[in-house]
Amino acid sequence: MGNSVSINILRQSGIFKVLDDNELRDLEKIARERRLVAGEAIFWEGEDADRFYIVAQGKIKVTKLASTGKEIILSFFGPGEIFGEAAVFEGKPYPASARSASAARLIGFHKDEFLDFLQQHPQVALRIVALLSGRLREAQSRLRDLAGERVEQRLARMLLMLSARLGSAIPFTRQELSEMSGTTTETTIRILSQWRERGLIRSTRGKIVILDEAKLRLLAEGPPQI
Amino acid sequence: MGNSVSINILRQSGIFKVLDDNELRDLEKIARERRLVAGEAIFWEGEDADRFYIVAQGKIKVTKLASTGKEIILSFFGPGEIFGEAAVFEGKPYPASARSASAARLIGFHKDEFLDFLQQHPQVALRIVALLSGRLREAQSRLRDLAGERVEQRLARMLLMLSARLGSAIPFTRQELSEMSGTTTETTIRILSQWRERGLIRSTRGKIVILDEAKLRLLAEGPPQI
DNA sequence: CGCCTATTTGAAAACCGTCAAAGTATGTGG
DNA sequence: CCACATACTTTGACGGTTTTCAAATAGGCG
Repeated sequence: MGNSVSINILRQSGIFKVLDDNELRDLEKIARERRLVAGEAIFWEGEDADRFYIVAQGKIKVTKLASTGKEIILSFFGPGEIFGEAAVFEGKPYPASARSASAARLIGFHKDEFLDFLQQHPQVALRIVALLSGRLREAQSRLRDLAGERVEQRLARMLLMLSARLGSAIPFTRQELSEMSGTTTETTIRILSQWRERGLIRSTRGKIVILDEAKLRLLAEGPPQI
Repeated sequence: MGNSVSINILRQSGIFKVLDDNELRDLEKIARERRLVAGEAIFWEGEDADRFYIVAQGKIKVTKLASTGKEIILSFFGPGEIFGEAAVFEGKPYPASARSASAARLIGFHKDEFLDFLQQHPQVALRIVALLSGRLREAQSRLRDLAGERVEQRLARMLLMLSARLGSAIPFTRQELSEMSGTTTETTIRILSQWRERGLIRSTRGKIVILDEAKLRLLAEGPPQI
């Protein structure tokens, strides 16, 4: 089942960087591969959290539903990134739903098996602590944005954050951007259209390219001072 | 310096429950006590994170500033609770500012000393993983609320969350509630006044008591269906 | 080519923030 | 113990940002 591929993905995943080849082979023994077509459910909010995953290929979307029926995107994950781990380590149900946003390949770890592994490799626990700390930092930054910034600033910050992670070509639709930024598709379109007219961005269906990062950064810092 | 007091606080702090008395005494050796009057700064956003704290007495407010100058309250911490730890474990500057909301007593741990301790007590690392996972869950729940719910729903959810943690008497001003919920003082007052007229809450200066939790829970789930 | 989804635009209204002013508890110092 | 300062609470009016609803256009995939 493509062992060598798995090991390479595990190696680049951040929390397993501290493991040597022997330890990685141990880890691989408890890894299970899973292939998904686009739009397939991985887990649902409220479901018992017995597994977490590392993305080997593709894009995964993690969402929560608001009482209005609005779907909020909490995060996207790409190759090498981990998701579902917090629920597993807290021993509570998944707090959000996950599904593939494209065809994808995942590496899954079962809770009990992984906790055993963790007992024998305490240095991995410290890497997980750092990972979760980073996630928390990002969540708090977004909380600040959602609670204190206007829509235009939120969108500018979201694009800048995405381009820092993914490069200047940002592979998201306006609907996805709006669900990440806590606004509506229409408002997102109106603002991005304006930015395109001003030469800040270029865009095709489902993809946005930042042309003038400096101006976008100014916008992100506050309303344009007349 | 009040050793026995410190040990009792450490014991009730969640992440140190797994330690026996000997280990707690080792931990106490690297603990430093700090006393604060109300409104004193503990650390500032952007400052190098070399310490984290456990609250022994009092109430601590952790905030972030929006570009508009609006102050957003990320969280409040009371006795037994830990704060500042994520930045320390990630090795990055504090992502938010902390100050006392009342007279307070803190127990501080220095980064390097604590990391040494952690090396020798790996089971604590797992407790920290669980703690951070819980924080992340809460942050994501609030992200959903801020991104997808209206102000009235957000306030209802905030009150319910606070009362679940603190009991039905909620010791916060309307300004604090608004800064936690991503709205303004005036809007918070208007909504709480309406709730008071309808008998959902009772309130004195700086304190709110939930009278009808069931109705509040209904409100939190969506706009009142006419 | 046709279907599905993404993008676009417009108009109206709702929600909420902003600004201004006044009233009311709390505690401090004289 | 009272007066005063301070911070919290309250109310009203207004306006702006953003959502909502509706309908049309356009791009990509089978």
